[in-house]
Amino acid sequence: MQFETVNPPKVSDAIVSQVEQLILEGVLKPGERLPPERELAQQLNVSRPSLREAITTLKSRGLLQSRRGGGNFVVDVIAPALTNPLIELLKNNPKAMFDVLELRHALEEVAAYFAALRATDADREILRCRFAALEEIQRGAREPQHDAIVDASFHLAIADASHNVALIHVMRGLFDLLLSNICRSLERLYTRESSYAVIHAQHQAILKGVLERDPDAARQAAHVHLSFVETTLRDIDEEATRQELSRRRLQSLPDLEANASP
Amino acid sequence: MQFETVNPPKVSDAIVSQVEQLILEGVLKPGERLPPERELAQQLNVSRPSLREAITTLKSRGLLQSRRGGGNFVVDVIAPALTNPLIELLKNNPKAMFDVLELRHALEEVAAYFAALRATDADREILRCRFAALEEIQRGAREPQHDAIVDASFHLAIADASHNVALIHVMRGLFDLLLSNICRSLERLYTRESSYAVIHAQHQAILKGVLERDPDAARQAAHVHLSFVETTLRDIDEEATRQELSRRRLQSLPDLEANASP
DNA sequence: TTGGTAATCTGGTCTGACCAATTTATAGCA
DNA sequence: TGCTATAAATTGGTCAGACCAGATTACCAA
Repeated sequence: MQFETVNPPKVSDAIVSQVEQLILEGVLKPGERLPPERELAQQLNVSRPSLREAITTLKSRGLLQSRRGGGNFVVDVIAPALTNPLIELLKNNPKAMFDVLELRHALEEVAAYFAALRATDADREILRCRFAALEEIQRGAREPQHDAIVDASFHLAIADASHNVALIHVMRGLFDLLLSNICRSLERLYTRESSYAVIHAQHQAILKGVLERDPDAARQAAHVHLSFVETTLRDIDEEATRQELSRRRLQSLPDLEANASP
Repeated sequence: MQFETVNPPKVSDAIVSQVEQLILEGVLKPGERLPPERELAQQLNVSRPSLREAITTLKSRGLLQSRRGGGNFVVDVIAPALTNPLIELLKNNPKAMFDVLELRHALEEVAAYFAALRATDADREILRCRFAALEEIQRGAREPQHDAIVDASFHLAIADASHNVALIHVMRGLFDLLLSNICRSLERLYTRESSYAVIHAQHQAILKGVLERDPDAARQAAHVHLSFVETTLRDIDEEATRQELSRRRLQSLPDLEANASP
């Protein structure tokens, strides 16, 4: 009896899917206003709090939008809502981004180390491929989205070559996180043309360490690589923060002037 | 027709980002239960409906999970890699045990390093507590199940003290794995009485490094600790394997006789 | 017609209450 | 003594009713 605490069927969930259905069927058209909450609650035969809970969920899914005193509206364009909430969360937290970098630091060092020790010939072939793809990128136009995947693939290949099941799984689990992390890193690093060549050289150093079966060199190369990325990003971040601050200072001036002159 | 629909600042939005922050900072840890709604609402100085609205949003973002009559829980989002079947797989695979050890090696070194750098006084107090619990164990009877929890708790506390969200989440996601890992390690290590004192001294060295804010010492101590555990376990493993082999040779089954090496 | 104001509508928030599921404590049983 | 079964406390889910502050609408006066 207690094994399956299956369905604590929640009222609001039912409402959510009901309204979703209405939107999908076109009964509720984009931009259209929903009936007032009190009225709609009565129509659906639920209490207003339950309806509001459903509306809250729909709002956070990007399907509805509320205007205080105005009403609830079906949103005009249905945004691609399939983003990892965690990634969204991390995007607004630069501190968390550096946390992920630190974690990568630890994981990739050890991955490089063991990859150098254990990589098979097949692993080495894959690594060369991925590295070639990286070189390809350097020549072509920069598209952070695509470049990030190539970059992440290279690092994942190293993890694979380490032949450590636990490490591989954790790295792959972090892949999404890694992707957005690298993507943003690249976007920022691109603002400094010089750094790209440096990074490429660092990638090459890691590859060299692995291919030559020199674990300590590989680990050291990984260490150098992520240290460079981290410090560079911190620089850029600080710089951006300073610029943001000065911009805010400027914006606040007109405000004061407006108050002074009638 | 306003381009800028201004900000009617909503109470629940503030709560949402506040709770997000708490999760990111590791104050609210994965799997942890939130305070009861009535209590939390009072702490945040808002009404329960507002808090509930915030919770609804967080739930639909996949950050929280509710159990009716149980409580609201922080969901384990960042470490999605270590899901169900994988754990079972790893538990029964001796080779994988060493893989996990290697991973711990990397994670705990960096955790110790940053813990030494960033631990607050509160963190240090917790660490002392956990270490005291470890000493308690040494005196009492050995119960691998319980001892493993205390041991794991000590290592997790170090991760917490590192104040690296990504690291904390991954370590906690690894907790189950860590538990069975440590549990089996302890069982085996106990077969060699002498090693326990050594391990305890190593734990103490890690603690010392963190408390004295010496990151390199802390990392080095973590390195020594896990290296010792690994080599010792490999010794024991080899020994056991040899014994196992000789036993099999003696009681070999008819089917396998053909395969058995002379 | 036009401008402004008041009535009203609507979402946002709050208080307080009850229900149902869970967890925990307790007492009773073997 | 140890374990199970029942009771009590805890906690999320739901509801009712009320008030507030923006937004809308209707209406009236110039």
